[in-house]
Amino acid sequence: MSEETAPVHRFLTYRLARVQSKLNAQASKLLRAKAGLSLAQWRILSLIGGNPGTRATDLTRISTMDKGQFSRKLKTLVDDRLVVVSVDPQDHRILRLRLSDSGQVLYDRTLPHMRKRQADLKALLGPGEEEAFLGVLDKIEQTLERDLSRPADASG
Amino acid sequence: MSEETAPVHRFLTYRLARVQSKLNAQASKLLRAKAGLSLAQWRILSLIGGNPGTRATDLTRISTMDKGQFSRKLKTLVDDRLVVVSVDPQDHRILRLRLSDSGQVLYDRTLPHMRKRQADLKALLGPGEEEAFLGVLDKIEQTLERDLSRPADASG
DNA sequence: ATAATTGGGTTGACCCGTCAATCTATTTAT
DNA sequence: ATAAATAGATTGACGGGTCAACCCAATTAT
Repeated sequence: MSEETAPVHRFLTYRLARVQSKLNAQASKLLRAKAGLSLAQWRILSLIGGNPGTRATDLTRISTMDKGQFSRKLKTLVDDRLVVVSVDPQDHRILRLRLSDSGQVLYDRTLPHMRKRQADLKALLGPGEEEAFLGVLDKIEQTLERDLSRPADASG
Repeated sequence: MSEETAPVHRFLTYRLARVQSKLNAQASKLLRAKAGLSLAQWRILSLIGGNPGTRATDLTRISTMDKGQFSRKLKTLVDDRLVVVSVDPQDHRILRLRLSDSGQVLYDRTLPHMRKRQADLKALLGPGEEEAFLGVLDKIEQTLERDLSRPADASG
């Protein structure tokens, strides 16, 4: 296995993907242990916890989470009695979302763990390193944002 | 939507996930347009292209790709006659993998596009920025590496 | 008033990623 | 020689993410 065997191997995107998947794994593990929730479930729970009474669409917008996935995972939370859904009396299309009592308890109990996890992550990085890192992410993201709305051509 | 609405929202991991998914989307789009391949298919094709005759296990090790996914996606490449599989005469468990002629053509034609994509990405970043970025990724990854083999407890 | 359009949500389909169970071929220990 | 352990690979199951089609309620245009 020489150095240049697989070109894909050293690619920046590839590295990103790996780190990301490990971060996911860590969060998933933590969430399952502490709250019995999946990552997506937690994300929705925390969105509702932080924005009680907000409608589904707005939450998906805030989180840039997919409508579909949101709908499906929300259902599991409702089935588990962690979230209460009510139809907006004015506009019957709109779902108003709130945590149930047990949902609130779970949220309050879990949030500190997740905050700590983030803090630990930040603590890893030296001063300025986080800024630089986020800056690069921003730069990439903005470029992609433009790029993705254009035809798939990166060739010369 | 105040500042502190959804705590999850500003988390570093979250930002990473978003960038990563956009990078994936871009690569997928490019690959579908240029080669009619999915991302995983391309990864395997390029692994084989760069390491002809190598057995499957080694390629999964190199790429840290999952055995399972590798096996499944490999099958699609074989079905499409892009990859040729032969059983090692010495050890009948081992699969020797090579590109077919058409696979080689596709590989040779697609690789430059993917390299250019990487180059474009790198070009985005200022001097040193890439190093710093990868450095942070490394730091995070190594920490996670240790963490993931330990019990799920981030609490104090 | 009615048709067309838009907005909110749901469902289906597909891809990626990980883990666990299984099957078979080989190797090792007895 | 045979049993147990191990290695290569396949398959199943689940979670996550994205896209597209669809359904229903509300709005807008005619």
